[in-house]
Amino acid sequence: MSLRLIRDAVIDPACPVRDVLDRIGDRWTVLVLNALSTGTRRFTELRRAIPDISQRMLAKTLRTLETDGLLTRTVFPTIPPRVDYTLTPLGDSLLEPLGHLIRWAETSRAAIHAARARAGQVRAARD
Amino acid sequence: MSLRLIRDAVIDPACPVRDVLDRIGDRWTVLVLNALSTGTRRFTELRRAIPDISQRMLAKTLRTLETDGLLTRTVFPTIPPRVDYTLTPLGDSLLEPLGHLIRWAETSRAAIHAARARAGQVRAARD
DNA sequence: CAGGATCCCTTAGGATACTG
DNA sequence: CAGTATCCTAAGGGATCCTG
Repeated sequence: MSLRLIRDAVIDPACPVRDVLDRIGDRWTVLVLNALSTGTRRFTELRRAIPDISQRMLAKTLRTLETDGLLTRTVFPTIPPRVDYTLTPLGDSLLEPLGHLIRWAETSRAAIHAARARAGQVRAARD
Repeated sequence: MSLRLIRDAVIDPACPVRDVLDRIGDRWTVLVLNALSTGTRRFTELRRAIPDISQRMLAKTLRTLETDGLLTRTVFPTIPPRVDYTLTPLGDSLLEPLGHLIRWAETSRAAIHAARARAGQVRAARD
């Protein structure tokens, strides 16, 4: 038993944690944070780094991250325009706990897939 | 800069991490895991522990967690029926990295809300 | 008690086209 | 280049009713 690490945090009626976790729970935020983990990137660089993101979702995700203060957006008034995205210290500080979670996912992947396969077997045998 | 903790993991085309993170990224999984962090619980106990979850979503979330091998479901063939849910060692092992993330959310909450308020100010001033 | 089945609405998100 | 606007579909998820 893991010492109820998260107990009181989540049950709270106002749920101070959920509005934060809801953000990183979407499909792209983690990937964008990751792509920015090595430093400043431009819009198109991010699109190349995350091949299957649509330009719409990339733009939306970046706006949200900017609004939440996790990255800064720097516009250069040149032609053609150029926009740089950089993690703030706050955004950067998220990479560490996120790394814990991702490493768990990597090491647990095999076990999870095995469990899914077992569940599939059971279902197949029953039907 | 946080040492590119998550880099290679996420960019992978087959994205071994996303199918795992997609699960915990939903609205209820984290809350259910938390409610089970202190030990075995029954269906109704979980509903009480997470007041605003619908029975449908609780059932669905529990099924998914069972399929993924994060918890076990034990049915007692009594009348009325009774079903116990317990985290597996795998499920329990998720509580630790999750705790890191939740503590980050708690400590960062003020900064994020301040950033959102600032963004709101900017928008209000512009319009 | 512990759900399954059904209905319905809202949101996430892709595709495409257009612009400063 | 870096987006915004529009349209559209699929999935998430609530409410309600039914049952072994």
